[in-house]
Amino acid sequence: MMQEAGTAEATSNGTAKQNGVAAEGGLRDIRSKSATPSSDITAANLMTLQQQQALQVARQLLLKQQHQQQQQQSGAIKSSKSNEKQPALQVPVSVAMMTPQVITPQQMQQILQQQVLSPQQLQLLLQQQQALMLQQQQLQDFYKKQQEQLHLQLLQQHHGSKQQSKEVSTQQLAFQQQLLQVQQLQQQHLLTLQRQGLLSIQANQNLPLHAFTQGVIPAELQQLWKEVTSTHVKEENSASNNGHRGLDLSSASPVPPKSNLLNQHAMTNGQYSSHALKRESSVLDEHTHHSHPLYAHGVCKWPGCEAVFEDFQSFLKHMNNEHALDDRSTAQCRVQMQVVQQLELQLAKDKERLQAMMTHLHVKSTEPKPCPQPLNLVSNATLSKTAPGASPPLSLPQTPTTPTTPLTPLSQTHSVITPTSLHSVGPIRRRYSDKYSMPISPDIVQNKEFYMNTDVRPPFTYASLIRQAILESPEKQLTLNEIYNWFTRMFAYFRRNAATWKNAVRHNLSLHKCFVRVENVKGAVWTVDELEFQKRRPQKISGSPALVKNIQTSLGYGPVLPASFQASLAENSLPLYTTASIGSPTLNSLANAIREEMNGAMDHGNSNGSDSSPGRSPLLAMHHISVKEEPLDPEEHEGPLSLVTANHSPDFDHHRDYEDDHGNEDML
DNA sequence: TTAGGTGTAAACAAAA
DNA sequence: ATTTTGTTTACACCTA
Repeated sequence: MMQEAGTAEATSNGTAKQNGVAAEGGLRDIRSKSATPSSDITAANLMTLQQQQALQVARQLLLKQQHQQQQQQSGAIKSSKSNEKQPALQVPVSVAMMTPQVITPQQMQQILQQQVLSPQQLQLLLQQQQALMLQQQQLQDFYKKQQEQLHLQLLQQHHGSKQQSKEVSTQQLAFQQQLLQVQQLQQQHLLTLQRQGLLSIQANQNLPLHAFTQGVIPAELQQLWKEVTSTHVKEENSASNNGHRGLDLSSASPVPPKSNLLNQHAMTNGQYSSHALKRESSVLDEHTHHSHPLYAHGVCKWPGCEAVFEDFQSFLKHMNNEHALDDRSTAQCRVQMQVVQQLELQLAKDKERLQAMMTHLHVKSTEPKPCPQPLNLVSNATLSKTAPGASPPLSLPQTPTTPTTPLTPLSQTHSVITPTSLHSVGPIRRRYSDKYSMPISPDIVQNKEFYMNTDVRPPFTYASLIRQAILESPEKQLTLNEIYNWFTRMFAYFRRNAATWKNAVRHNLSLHKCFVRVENVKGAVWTVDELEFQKRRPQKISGSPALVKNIQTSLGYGPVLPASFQASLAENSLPLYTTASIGSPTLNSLANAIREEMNGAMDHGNSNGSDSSPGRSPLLAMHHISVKEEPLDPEEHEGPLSLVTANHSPDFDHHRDYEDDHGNEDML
């Protein structure tokens, strides 16, 4: 069966390395270029260029960070590993240049393996960048059109009234103004990213725009803007429905309903982005407190007004005088609203497009079922033997334990940082010492697609994976072969070196008491003894004290979230966000989660068994289904019950559609 | 430093 | 006879 290839591979590898670590490195194949140089440069598409820039930026960041990490930990790194990394280092940039719009799984993997960013984080980052780029592009296109129009008009009526040409040019300038605004927005966005430590590069993508906006004389602009808006308002007023609320910018409906679709289709991305928005807005709010959104660098940011002020007071005065509540201001606000709506629409569209792209590239992206039904969780949690700390229904998987640890740089694991959601899994499967208690954290759920399509080693222990596989099955029991199939189906990584990991699986099954072999009618099947599983030595946040410290600081919005924190956050926050669609995830809840995480991490005292921790591993909050009639496995029954937990981790359910390998499987 | 968890490799045996 | 399934042992790493 599909073992041959794997065996051979393993063998060859085995000779080359002497220990697991090295072996793993060897497994990774760095397929660097699958680049399709033929990135279609459609006519006048600056977008491509901009996207390239965005991608490049992201990659540069990755490379940079990776480099730093390498330096920092070079001592701990095995030479073999670091050597392997070389190729990876060189690839990204060149590839980026070639296929800016298409991120192949391989590229993705490479990037991920550099562990700076998690799949989602990367996606999000790119997505955001792209969205911004698109915004720019859109405006630029618009601007071009205006220019063309202007030329046409000028040609047609070169002796027309001054009035007309002036109007045209004013429009043009107005757009320039808008470009400026978008640019600012973009800068803000970049700033935000930078704050989060996600982007350490210069926001030079903006440069092109500057060219456009340069040379506009503020005073003139202001004047022109006024005229333009006055004319615009007339036309747009009719189209604008909520005109009467002109002053209420917030009324601008953020995203068309369509976005729901988008979210459903791509829960992950959608969610993240919404978080992103949230986060950004919060940042904005922050600013608002300190200064004023319309006041930056001593300049009035009111559309068309670039008045300069020495101090905030005079600015305020100016606001009251020049931009008071009058027809003109109202009209300008409306225009601005239109602009915003337009951009949002475009953004939504592009998000959708991006999602489609991602979906396409990932072959089968299952639409994640939007929301985990809390119901199951609740009931499960209560029943669960882990009951004590049973997790609150909504916070599914909070696993206090740290599953992810980002620290290990090298390993192939990826990490995730979603800028927006902060969630990141930066894990690295450092020796997988991660989570015990938590089987497969939400991380896997969130990154399911990623793991399924990318040859990256999942940051989970074999035991956790095996458990997950078993628990996912309808009967909560699987034959060895079914477990194998689950592995290959769920993780691209396990589609190779079968001999190695299969051996490991068997080894784990035999070794851990938590896996109970049960003789079935059809043969033997394996079940999970949850109690035993939970008994394993609890582990808190893994990582140095320094990490913990970092976590604390990051709570205060430190510049950069330490990986470990992000990792743990991922565990906690993800679930929260996941449920967002149902409930309302709030920053508070996130904060709480963080706090919990920290508490858990800091006081080892209460760690008693993995269960005491508050958020245990409810994800899989197990609900223990009554054991099937006959006691499975009479012998070693220490526990009261050989529980077959039936956690229905909803998230994991959709895998059923993967029939890829022999399907004799449980087909749930 | 030690103990335990984990991954990998490998030897063996029993069952299919 | 070969393959699959299980069990064990050994060893290297890592973390608490």
